[in-house]
Amino acid sequence: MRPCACACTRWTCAPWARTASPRRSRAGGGAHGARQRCHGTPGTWTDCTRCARSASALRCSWCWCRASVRAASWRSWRATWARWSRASARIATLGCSRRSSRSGAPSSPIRARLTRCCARWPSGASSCCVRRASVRRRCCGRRRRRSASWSPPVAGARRGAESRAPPVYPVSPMSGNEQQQKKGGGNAPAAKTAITPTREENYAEWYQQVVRSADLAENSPVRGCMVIKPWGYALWENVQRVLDGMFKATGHKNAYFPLFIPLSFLEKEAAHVDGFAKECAVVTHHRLKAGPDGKLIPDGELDEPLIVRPTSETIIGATFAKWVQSYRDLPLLINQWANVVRWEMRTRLFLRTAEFLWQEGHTAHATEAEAVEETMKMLKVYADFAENWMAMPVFQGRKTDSERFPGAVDTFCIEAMMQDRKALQAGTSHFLGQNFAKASEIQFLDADGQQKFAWTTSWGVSTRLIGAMVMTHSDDDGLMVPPRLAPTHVVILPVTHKPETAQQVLDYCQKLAADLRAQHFAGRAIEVEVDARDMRGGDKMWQWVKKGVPVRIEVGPRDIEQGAVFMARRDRSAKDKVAVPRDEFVKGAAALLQEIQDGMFARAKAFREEHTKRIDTRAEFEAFFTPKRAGDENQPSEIHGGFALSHFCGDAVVEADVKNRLGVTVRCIPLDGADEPGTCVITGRPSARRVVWGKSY
RNA sequence: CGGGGUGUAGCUCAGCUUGGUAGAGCGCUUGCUUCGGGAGCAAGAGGCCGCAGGUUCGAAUCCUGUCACCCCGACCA
Repeated sequence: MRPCACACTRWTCAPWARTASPRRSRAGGGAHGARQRCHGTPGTWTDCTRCARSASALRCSWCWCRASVRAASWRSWRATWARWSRASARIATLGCSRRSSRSGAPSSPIRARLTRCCARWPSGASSCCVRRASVRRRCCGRRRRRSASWSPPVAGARRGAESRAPPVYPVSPMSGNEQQQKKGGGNAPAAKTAITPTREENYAEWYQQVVRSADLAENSPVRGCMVIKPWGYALWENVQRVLDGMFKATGHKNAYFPLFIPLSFLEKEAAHVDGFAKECAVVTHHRLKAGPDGKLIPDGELDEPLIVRPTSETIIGATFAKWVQSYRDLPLLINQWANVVRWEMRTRLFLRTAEFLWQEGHTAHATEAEAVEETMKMLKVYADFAENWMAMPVFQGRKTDSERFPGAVDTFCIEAMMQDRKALQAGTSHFLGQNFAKASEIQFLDADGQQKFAWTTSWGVSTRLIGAMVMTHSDDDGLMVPPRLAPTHVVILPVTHKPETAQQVLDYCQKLAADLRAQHFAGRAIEVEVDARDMRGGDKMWQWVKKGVPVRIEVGPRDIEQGAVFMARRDRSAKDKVAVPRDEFVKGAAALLQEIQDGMFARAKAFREEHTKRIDTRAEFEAFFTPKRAGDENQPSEIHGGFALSHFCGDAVVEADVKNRLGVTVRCIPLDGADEPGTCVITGRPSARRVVWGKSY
């Protein structure tokens, strides 16, 4: 027995009673807002709910609270608690509701609630049911609380009331990475994958995990910006190297323009303003000073604010205006490698970040035809790069009015299909007409003595390509890098756990690496890394699997004796290893890499073909994009059909309507599509050719 | 901008409803065993519990304020 913890030494009410906290007033039957005197006698101990129940059953009568009312309340609370405990025990066996619902097990009332809740974001149980049951609990809280049958009596009265309520969802044996991965104990996982969840289970989360496991990038302290890690940046460097060569080969020169653009420049082109004004970072000050509390505050306001470039048409236009005097100065073919900032609300590594790296080409031409030709030429360069280097099949096409670049006359793009069958725009090429030339006054004196406005183009690809690569090729064991862009083609893993042979194995590996480096693939020496880190072999191997290195070689004493290497290809199962004679492997390495490259392209293309369908009726079109989940007609499935090749009348209103209802847009009007008269799949109006419809990133 | 949440060890999170010694798993360090494969055992290091006030003998826990972040919607490809 020990002293009561209540405010026994005081005569007045406790402050919290006066504040009429909703929780208190509700729990106590509404009586606690009122001031009451304490009627107890000091030193006597009777029921009081303010005491520490866990420590003692004693209740203090010295408190002002009405013991009888609160005791009754406590009893009902105990009953509720018991119900929750039972519910909790049942939930423990369910695991993630998504799995539960898919498994087709008979539904309980609890499961029904969970399922309904999570299905609130159809595509996004992704954001809902990630990783842990406890995370799910949070998101499900709102809906769960509304289902009256098991609401806590004090629901909503406190911060996080639902998450602290007794039915704590234990971590499901299915939902935790570790549980499933480690030593598959009693619950025998179906197939162990290096990445959890798998693509099928949760595509969005799978993507994040692949990027993380491959050590490509991570989130930074700055919201919406990413840190690109060495492995990810090496990929980007390869993209840069190859593309830069292609640009140079088509006559372009690199230059660099300022990060900051005067606000007035952006205002020059009306459509451009509409497109970018809402996502610009603005610089208004140029120095800092110490504030009164010692913290730094901005000082020295700029006369004219500067924006951080979301794209450089305006400032490059202003520069071109100075550079271009005569038709002899044209064409002007410039490219810049740079970073840009678009203040995005929601971001995903590589796919959409506030700051990203890219390349933007800007050209000025004397005639319209020449500028159009340039636009198409660069589109072809992008398509070539995507297909032959990234092994990513793309549709080349023209954008509809609603998807056109702000300020452009015509926008062309390459569109690729990701493994969730959504479209990703991987590169764009714009014919800008004379819009920006007029805005920036890029004029020249033509051969006929007339002062004319130039015709301009712009085109770009960004670090988004890395995201495209990830989502095109990776599997449930992590990233798979196309060999022609791989920072490392071959990784050699020496088996050195026996000290007596370790040095011999290492020497052998170094010699093997040197021989491989003498071979060439895709215009450079084969890149080899000997990973001699002091780690366990399994961990080490899986790291490289997750990084997507095309070929892994294991070399141990036994291989040395036999003059062989033990080889595994990333495009096959991680366990699928074969012994190959050493010299044969070295000689055939380049061919092997090309074979892997070709195989990846073929696989990606087959996937796209499989999920691209010619559709001619409206009913089929809508069904294609809203497949029903088996067993529940009301729940849209997560994965839709893919790309639909259908006729479209070209009406922007119709397109907007389809976007609102189905989330589907015209990805592009393919260039290589043959003219084929038909009727619009939505309106039935005549149409000249088929377009590519799809859901997009 | 509207709505809903969360801040606890490097990471993922328990603990809070009912105030009383700061917890787990993974990761990290060391040792032994194991190892042609994502190891086992043992020991160890690591925490202004977001910040500031308040209540209390005592606050990670209750109250008030504040900051940051996340999710949904809106916006955007």
